[in-house]
Amino acid sequence: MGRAGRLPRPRGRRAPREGQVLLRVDAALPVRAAAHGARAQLHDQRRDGAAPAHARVQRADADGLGRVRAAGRERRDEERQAAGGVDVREHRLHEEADAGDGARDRLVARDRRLRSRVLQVEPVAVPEDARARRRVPQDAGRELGSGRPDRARERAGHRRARLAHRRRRREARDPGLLPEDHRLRGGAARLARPHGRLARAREDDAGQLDREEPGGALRVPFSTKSATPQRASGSSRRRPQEAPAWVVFTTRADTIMGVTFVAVAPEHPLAAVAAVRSTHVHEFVEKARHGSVMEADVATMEKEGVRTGLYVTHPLTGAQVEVWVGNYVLMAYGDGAVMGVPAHDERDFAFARKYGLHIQQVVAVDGETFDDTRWQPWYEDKARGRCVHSGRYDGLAYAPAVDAIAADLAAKGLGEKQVTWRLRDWGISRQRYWGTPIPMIHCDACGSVPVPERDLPVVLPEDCIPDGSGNPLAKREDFLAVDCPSCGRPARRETDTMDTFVDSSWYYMRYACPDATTMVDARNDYWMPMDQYIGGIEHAILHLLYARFWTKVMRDMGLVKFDEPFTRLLTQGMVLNHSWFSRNDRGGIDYHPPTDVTPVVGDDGRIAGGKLADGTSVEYGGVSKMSKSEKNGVDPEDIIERFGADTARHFVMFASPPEATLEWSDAGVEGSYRFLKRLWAYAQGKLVVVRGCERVPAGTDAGEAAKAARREVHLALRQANYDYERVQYNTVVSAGYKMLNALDGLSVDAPGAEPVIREGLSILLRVLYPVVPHTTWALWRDLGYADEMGDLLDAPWPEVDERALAQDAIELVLQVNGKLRGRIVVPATADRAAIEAAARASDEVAKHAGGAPVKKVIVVPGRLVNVVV
RNA sequence: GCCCGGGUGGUGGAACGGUAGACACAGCGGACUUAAAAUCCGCGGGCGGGAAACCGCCGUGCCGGUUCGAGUCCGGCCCCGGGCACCA
Repeated sequence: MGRAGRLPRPRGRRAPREGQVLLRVDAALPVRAAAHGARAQLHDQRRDGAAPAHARVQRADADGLGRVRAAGRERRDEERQAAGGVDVREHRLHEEADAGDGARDRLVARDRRLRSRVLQVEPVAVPEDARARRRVPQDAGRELGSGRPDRARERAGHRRARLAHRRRRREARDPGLLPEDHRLRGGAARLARPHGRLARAREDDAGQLDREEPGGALRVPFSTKSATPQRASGSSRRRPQEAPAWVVFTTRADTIMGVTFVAVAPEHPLAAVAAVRSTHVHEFVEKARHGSVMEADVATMEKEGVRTGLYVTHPLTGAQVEVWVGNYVLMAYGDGAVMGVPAHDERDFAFARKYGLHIQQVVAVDGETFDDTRWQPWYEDKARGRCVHSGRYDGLAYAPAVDAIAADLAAKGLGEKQVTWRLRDWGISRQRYWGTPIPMIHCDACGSVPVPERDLPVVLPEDCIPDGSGNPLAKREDFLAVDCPSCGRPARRETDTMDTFVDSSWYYMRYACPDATTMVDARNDYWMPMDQYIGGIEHAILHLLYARFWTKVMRDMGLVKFDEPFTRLLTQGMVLNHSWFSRNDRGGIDYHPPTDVTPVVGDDGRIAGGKLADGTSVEYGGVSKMSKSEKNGVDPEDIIERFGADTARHFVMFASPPEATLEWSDAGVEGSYRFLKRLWAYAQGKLVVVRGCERVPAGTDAGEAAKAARREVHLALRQANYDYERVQYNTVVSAGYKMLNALDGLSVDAPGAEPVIREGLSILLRVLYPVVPHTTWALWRDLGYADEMGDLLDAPWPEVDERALAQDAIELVLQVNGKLRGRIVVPATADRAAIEAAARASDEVAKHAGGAPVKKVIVVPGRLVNVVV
């Protein structure tokens, strides 16, 4: 953007002007994938020690944001006080933490606090009506699927999920052993998703949870009778004197009377106890331990289990219940133990059938017949089910049954209904070469030694060329060789680097203080939190998650004073493109790049098929995500090369709203290019007019034509303002079209036209500046506006002139019984009574009322009048 | 299974409960040109009537409701897309 494709750097502590907001714009990379942008920027930062671009874009609800932040602070303070001043380590995140549920509403989830031993979380401070007023103008670089098509992106996401999963499994198996590997220790984020269950009452934070999930679930203690487990590891955490309660987790407490077994995870302490006593159990646990942990495998794995020979006591019936180890029970979820209710849980059912365990029906649905040889979906129906064979709970529906059972358990001192949270952690993956260096030095004598703080940061060499044969850093003696900070003897640096998510978790903070001598300084507290976050789905999940955690760590380290890095979220849509294919001899499908195909339009105006250059017909596959396999990716570089960055930006912003998917269209790109040419030609044609025009206010001595054109311009400006605020850039662009159309239709020779053109063009350029910065910036300068109002970057945002909108006579829509029947023109000054009279007197009313008496007349000022007969 | 998002002309999409289809793209007709490209002007939801201006009816996935008035609000469905998931 702007000169030489680069924006000025942020200027110290300068405050945004009233009604302005700061936001980030990729300078040299107008429409590249955000991931690329981030990386490139980081690169920049390293290379020249300065931050790349910030840009101001005008128009934002600064007051609104202020309110939001203040509200967030207040809430936090209140909670702190409510916690009784206890110094809990609070890392607050909100539900967004979970990568699972859709992306859109992550930042507006509320009243949900997630927690773990590490994290205390809260809803991010977003106002109730955030969705309605969620938008702030800013750069909307949409993700284009070129360099990293969606499939690849998807795979990357899955890979990370797998890594995290794998780590979770490993950690669960062996919590004491965290080898020196490539992840953060101690600070490893464990984030949570809320899930109803009856929580373990932890002494230090009991009572902090302030909300229960409706119909929430239970943790039900089953006490051990026949076994007195001891920790195989020798930990003294559990005292064997009293029979310990082993807790199971359920959201179906209403089926508690149907428990016929208890299943624990292979990593569960009870399993460990049983493994000591039985080689059979030992073998099973070992096998489960070495089985695949790939999610896809786990999900389709055969449900297997083994008897432990241990029994626990049912908390309500006192019955002895057999304990099994099941490979389908996850140690990381709940307490690693579930109550087996085979009649009403599909997995338990399959398990019970396989091992011949008793299946006891305790829920019935009218008109359905239970059959313990065949699973039926209604067995799990919470909505219709009523308790049966459940003693005093018979006849109760789901919610009352859960409440009654929870109450009975509570009365026995066995627990109560609570909300707990599922944790999700961040396992970062190893990178070779281009990632955040791990500041460790390996010394033969001293082992692994941290790089002393005075020597930080470790800077990577920038001229490595990966040749595919491993980590290029490992071949760089200049990087590797270092003296051991501890003993001074020759040692070697760590060559693995961390995931680039580590960088992207805080690089934007550095932009606020690029020359700081510390990690960040006070300027960062001034600029942050970022007013608006825009990202694709992957960023909305992973980057957002990590960045938020990272921020809280920085806050606790005293590096920043804010809790949340981002105030608002916009998840931008994907880019789709047409796909074309043909069938080959072997019955397979070959895809063809859209650039090779000429579409054939059928009689109905729809695409019927396509032809290759050699005349071969190909089939149309519709629009789909850009992907490598379908060969329908588009490289923004090609577009930029052919048409320029402004055209690419214009198309991407105009073709659809930012959060919707975008259908790629070469014709649309060309249309964007045509518009820019038209804008350029029009403005260049007005150089003399604009520069030579008398400096009188627009509208002075304006004739009808000039007045009308000016009105159009100001109407469009009003629309653009509204649309910028709600981040609907496609209609902002549309407002630009309207302005140009209005101005273009106004003859220079019309009375009073010149000041209107001069003003109109200046408004148009400022409105379109964020969309097509290069073009507008150059025209602004050429037309001489810069001499008067300064550089386009610094020019004040145009204001709507209400006088320009005023009309002498206005046209109202005339309805009879809510149906459009005509129009009437009344003076702008006409009052309700006058309008009503005019309507009653109109021919249309006479015609359509058919002589019926008028019951009522509704007048909507400036819009319509509706006559009800 | 759970969670999000979405169904409006040939197409992308507009429309603070108030003229449905703004603004574009593609298309068609015309001007300019030897011709083409570029550019400019015009037309465009469906059905029926009319030579035409125009008139009538229908129309925002489906069914119902609220309202003077519903694409918009409410209730119940259908379909599509995406994400997550041995989540107990």
